[in-house]
Amino acid sequence: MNLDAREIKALFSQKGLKATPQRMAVYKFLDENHIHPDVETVYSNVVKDNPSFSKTTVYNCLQALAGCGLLIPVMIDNEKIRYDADTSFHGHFRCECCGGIFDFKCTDEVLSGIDGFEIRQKDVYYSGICKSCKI
Amino acid sequence: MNLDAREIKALFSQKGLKATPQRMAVYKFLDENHIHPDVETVYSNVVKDNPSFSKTTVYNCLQALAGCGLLIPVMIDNEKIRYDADTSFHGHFRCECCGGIFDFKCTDEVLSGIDGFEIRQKDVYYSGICKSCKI
DNA sequence: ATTCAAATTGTAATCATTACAATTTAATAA
DNA sequence: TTATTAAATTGTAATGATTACAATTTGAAT
Repeated sequence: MNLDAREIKALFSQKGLKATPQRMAVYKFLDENHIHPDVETVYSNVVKDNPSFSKTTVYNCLQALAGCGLLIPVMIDNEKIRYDADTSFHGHFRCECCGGIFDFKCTDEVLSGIDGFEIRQKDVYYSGICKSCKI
Repeated sequence: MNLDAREIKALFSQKGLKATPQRMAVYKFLDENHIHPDVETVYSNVVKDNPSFSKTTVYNCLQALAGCGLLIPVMIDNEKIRYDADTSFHGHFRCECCGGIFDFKCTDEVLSGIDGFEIRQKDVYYSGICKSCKI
């Protein structure tokens, strides 16, 4: 969290990712802002420091970073895709009222049904009304 | 499960839903086929018995039925939306290889982070490789 | 410095979903 | 049974997030 450029480069190198300025900027933004941003939000932030940034590149970068496990795609309630640099296992709660995404700690346990399956990704999504909106 | 027309009408009446033939057909198909179909699949099946069926109506029906809790929307891996008439709590596993959706039994427990939130819907999505595709 | 596979860019295309307005219909009451 | 009306259905058009693609640029290894 809040990695500097050298650390990010090392991370990319580990994953076999070419360290382009665009990828660095995208990852840096996600790493420093755990706000589960959508593509538009990522784009509008990174383009500020690099006006030639293309939105297609944001899509490409996010896909490359998610593909190697550096980002987790978050898709709740058929909404636009969002990304999270916190790759540890946790749940995501979406407030139907304000649209905010909240992290929560949870456990999960498979009881039956997928014995012999290879689990690569687990996502726990809750939705409802957040504390602030309930008032 | 496998409800007849009278039972489905009663169910709709309970929920305050007008019992149109289109809604009946959509619900009947989902109730009798726990295959997590997408909109296209639902449409192509119900249109067989009612050629005037519009795809917009399928969208409307599915949304109405999900809105009152008779169906659960299933959205994994940024795929097309699917629906499930089994509204009891269970997990959904998507195979990245064959695209199949598999139900599994699971528990889930919130440890912290959303105290005071009103939880209306819980979704547990796993993905990976199913048993058949691993061979 | 050279080379080349890979990444970036901009534009165009895709396609699931939604919006909308005209028509039809289910459910209620007379 | 019929009349009434709010709601549902239908078809077409629009939306908008995401992807495809081809030309250009570039990071990293030699």
